[in-house]
Amino acid sequence: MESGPAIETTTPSARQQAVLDAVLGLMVEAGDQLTMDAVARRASCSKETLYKWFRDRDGLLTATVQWQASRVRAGRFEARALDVATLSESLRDFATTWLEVISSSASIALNRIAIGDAASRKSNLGSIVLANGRFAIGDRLKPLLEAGREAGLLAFDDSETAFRTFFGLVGRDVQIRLLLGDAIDFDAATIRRDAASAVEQFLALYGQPQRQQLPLR
Amino acid sequence: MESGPAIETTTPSARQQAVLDAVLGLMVEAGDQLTMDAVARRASCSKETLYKWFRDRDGLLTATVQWQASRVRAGRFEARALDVATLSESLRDFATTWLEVISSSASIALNRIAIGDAASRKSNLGSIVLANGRFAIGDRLKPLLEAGREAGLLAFDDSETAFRTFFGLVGRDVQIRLLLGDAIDFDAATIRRDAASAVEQFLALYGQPQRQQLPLR
DNA sequence: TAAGAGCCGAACCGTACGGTACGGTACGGC
DNA sequence: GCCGTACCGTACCGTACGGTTCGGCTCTTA
Repeated sequence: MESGPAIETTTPSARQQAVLDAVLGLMVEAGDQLTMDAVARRASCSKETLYKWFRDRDGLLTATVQWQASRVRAGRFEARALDVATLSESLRDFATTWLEVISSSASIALNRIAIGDAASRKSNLGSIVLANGRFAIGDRLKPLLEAGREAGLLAFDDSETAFRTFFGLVGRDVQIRLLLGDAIDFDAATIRRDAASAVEQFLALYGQPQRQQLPLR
Repeated sequence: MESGPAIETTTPSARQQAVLDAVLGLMVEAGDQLTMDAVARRASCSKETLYKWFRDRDGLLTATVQWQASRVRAGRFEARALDVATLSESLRDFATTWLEVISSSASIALNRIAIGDAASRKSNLGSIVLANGRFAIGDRLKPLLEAGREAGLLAFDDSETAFRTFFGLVGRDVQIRLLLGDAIDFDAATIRRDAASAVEQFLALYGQPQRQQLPLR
């Protein structure tokens, strides 16, 4: 279960995407009763079609996870002239996006399903979610961190460790609380504020003092 | 869903405790097939007894969660003379204990059940787990943080915020990865090392410089 | 317009599981 | 010795759900 590239598969047809969206909608609204009957009813298709297209329930869930993952891909980092302002700006973007993702009802529902699935070792939704979530963002963020180190803005030995610290500072207790059903009000303003302070803390830990630059804040 | 004191209930009889331990064992070994039949078989009791004692499946799960929580209570903080050494020592203890808990197979199984349960709004295992996990440790740690501030060792406005940072630095991506089935090898040495570096980072962020004390590290 | 593919809707099957009922046994009080 | 209580083991019931089958509709292609 190493990082690895996000799993790539044949993109589903438009009709199939509609079905997968129905699954997502159902997950969000009623995470339990996610039955094949309910999916068929909601997507206005027959169960036969579901089984033909996705083999079985597991295949449907897997396809749904990958479908959702495929649309979360956002804001890959572009290497460019890096100063401390653009670096922390980029970090803030990452943190904001990440918090928005993990607090979205789709992500919560998906992670719940995958975690429930990880209990029974039948399928591997868990690893798919991990690959497209935690590890995908790690793969996207680490180049930025290393560019920051290259530019003398950051100091760390291991980018993986640095990333995990960043992950912790940003996520804190949010994900576990949401997964367990705690109703945090997590509006856009809060997210932006939390992201900014996480980045500030991260830079306090890993930032390299800029000598010729002017004083503290 | 506020912090609140850990829920207290009548302690189960010895025989009932044996049943609850059977549930825990079953959760750990085969988190899925946690059926009433399996519990009865494993505990060598009849289903009728299970239903008499615990009302229904939810009651059994709830009792199990509380039973497990009741034995995790450990190392409450004792107010005493506080210098930077004893403070960071205590923080390391907290962090170590916490990492041990969340990486234990019992905790993983329990959280998986509670998360799966939080999806269907039928029961409130999620809030019970939260109250006895994340919030219980918060309630135990905050007095220590405030004592540290009192002693001039720490600087923060809101102990809740400070705690959440601590929580993130310690936990990082560990819990979500374990819940999703990632097989991290998380032995005692790793835990101790991770706990120590988390505390070091926390003190770097919230520690108050000690004037009369001698130099950097 | 005939043949066929693709799909919908509904009926159906087998099984697993939550919950109940009941017969049988051990034990403590009278 | 007899009764009540508590419990075990097992059979049983109802239902929910994954998966299959089938009749019929629509649309394409020739």
